[in-house]
Amino acid sequence: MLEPSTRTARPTLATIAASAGVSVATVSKVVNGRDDVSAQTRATVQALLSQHDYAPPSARRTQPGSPTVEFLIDGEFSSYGLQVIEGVVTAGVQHGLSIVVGQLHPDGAPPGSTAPRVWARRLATAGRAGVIVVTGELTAAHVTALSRVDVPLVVIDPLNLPRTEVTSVGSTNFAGGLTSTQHLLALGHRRIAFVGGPPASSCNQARLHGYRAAMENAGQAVPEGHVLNEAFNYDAGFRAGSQLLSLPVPPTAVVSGSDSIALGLMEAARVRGLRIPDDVSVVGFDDTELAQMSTPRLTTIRQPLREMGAVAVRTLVRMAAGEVLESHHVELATELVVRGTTARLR
Amino acid sequence: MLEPSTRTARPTLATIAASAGVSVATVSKVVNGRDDVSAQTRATVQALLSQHDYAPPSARRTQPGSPTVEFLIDGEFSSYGLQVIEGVVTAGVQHGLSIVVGQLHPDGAPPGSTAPRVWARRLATAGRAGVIVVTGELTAAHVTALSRVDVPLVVIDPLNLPRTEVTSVGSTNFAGGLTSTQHLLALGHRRIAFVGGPPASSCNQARLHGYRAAMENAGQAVPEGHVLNEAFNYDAGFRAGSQLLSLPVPPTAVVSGSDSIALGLMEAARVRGLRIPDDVSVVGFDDTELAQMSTPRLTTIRQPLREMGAVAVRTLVRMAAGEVLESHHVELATELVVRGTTARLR
DNA sequence: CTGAAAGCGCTTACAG
DNA sequence: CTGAAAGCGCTTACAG
Repeated sequence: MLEPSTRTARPTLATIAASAGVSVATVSKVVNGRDDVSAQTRATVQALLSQHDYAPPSARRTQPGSPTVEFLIDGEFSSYGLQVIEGVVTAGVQHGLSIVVGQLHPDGAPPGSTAPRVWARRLATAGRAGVIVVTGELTAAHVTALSRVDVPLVVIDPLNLPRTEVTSVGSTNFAGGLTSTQHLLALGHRRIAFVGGPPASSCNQARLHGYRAAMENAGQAVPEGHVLNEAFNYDAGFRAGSQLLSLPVPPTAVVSGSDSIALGLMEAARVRGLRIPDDVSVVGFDDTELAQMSTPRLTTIRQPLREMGAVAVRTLVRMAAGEVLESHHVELATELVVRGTTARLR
Repeated sequence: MLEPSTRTARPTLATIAASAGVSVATVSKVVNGRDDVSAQTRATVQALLSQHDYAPPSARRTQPGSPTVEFLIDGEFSSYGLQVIEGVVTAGVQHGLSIVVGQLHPDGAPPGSTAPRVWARRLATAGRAGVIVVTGELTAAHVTALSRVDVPLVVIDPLNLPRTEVTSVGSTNFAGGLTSTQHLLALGHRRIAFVGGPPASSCNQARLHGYRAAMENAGQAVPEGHVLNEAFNYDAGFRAGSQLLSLPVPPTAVVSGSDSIALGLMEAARVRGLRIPDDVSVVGFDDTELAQMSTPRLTTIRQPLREMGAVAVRTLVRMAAGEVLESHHVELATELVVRGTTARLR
């Protein structure tokens, strides 16, 4: 209280409106992420809001406990998501963040509550310091709605990359597809099939093209019907396996887009009386818990899932601090882990 | 405070003023603790304020967004924890709760920060509406510290049950051990081994005694060295399997305390050239994702993990609402799921 | 898209 | 003590 003159009063909407030369109503709209504001005006106002460090009354009471990041999974929880959560939670603790886990498209959600604007509003009023989405389908509307309420977003291995620029973390999928195929080629295999996930998924496409590149480099044509893409799960792997192994001349080895697919393939081989790796070699992708516990243990491409989660958290922290990122997309290295499901061609 | 779903509109000063028969200004004064109000009027208004559960705008966002429950896992995340999380998150959404995921004994935690009192204090100041602990080692000190700060606790399948009375959710472990053993007996097996988790774990003990009861009912003595208890994981299963299968007269079937143990057993059998289920039958416990994706698929005892998570959430909500529970422990039913790892004795 | 205007929940100086 | 009235910060339906 010695220098009351230096104590600048908390900025109000009116303060911002005056310096922006717009009405209070317009500033209010920007603060609330409504969309009836021109991009131009929005930008000006948003700049002034952060410059004056404006906080809406609801946010003024500094929230008790640590700031919170929302971690959203799409659909069923899987071993993949589990490892990412583990990385996110561990890194979160180190940064003093609490991690709230939620679902991107929850089952029993009331209709309308998943509309991008409502969704973004909910996250903003819940005071989330940031959002991490894993393997989700995110529309451009989601992304813009979130940026309007000024909540930073990092996406891990999105199923679709919305056209809007999004910060994302992935792994070297192309290199992974390449390496696993080269491993099989080095073991003498020539008839190598590829069973991947959703054809539209960008990480799946990169894996497929890695496979294609390896085959091409080896001067090896991809046989008819040896590339199947459906979904990243066990059942899809089982179906693909059944189909491939019924071919007149079946493949001797298969590159899979995920560990679950690989396990489905293995079961399809087993029910046909084929042995792994003696009759068919299989390589997975991910190196989840599943790969380390299968019989035999799965040769696979390790994605550093925990590290990807940790990088997502660190990136979010930097974004929230207003840092400029060097790149809006980062890929961590994949690595071949040789276990018991691949063998030399007999 | 766990009931954001309450339909009645949030009370305003006007609401209170109307029922008190005074002006809004007077109510405002009472709320703000000004002293120009008669004791009489103050008392009336104060009663109505608390009756209507009035919260001033500044306090409204004290807990930004929905109330939050902390979900704590002990040690590594596993498929088991994954399914429980899924149940907790789904039920949480339905009750308007956010679920924060954390670790009970985080790796890089500063020394002292895990001391029960510090731990409980942290949860209380973070404004957690409740805590759920899964398969953790919880001391009586943890439990009392938490109850002192008035944060309700529900425990799922604790590794140790602290002597203090704790609210817990489990499944019918004894029945599970009994049923899986009876299944093997019905298939003609007599030399049946049991491989469980930590000997001190109460759920493991119940499973073991279920096995013992089934053997006894069948008039079947448990052969020497056929009961091993170490840990609920793959490596322990692998070691136990190696040991059992090296016995002069090895068992023809094994009851396991978890799916991971069963998978370790299967790998131990495979490296010895034994086939499952032809040479050895194996039953798991849990029915996690692992069981559905193994080769062959695992016969196991299903624990309703999602439902257990949901019940934990509902119990917490009831405790927070001050309800008196019928019982401080609830067990949900287990169920035998027959798949491909058990076969008639040859 | 923009903002004037009405309105909401709250606070406070002040007349009675 | 009490409350009418002015005013503050914010939101929103609506006219332009």
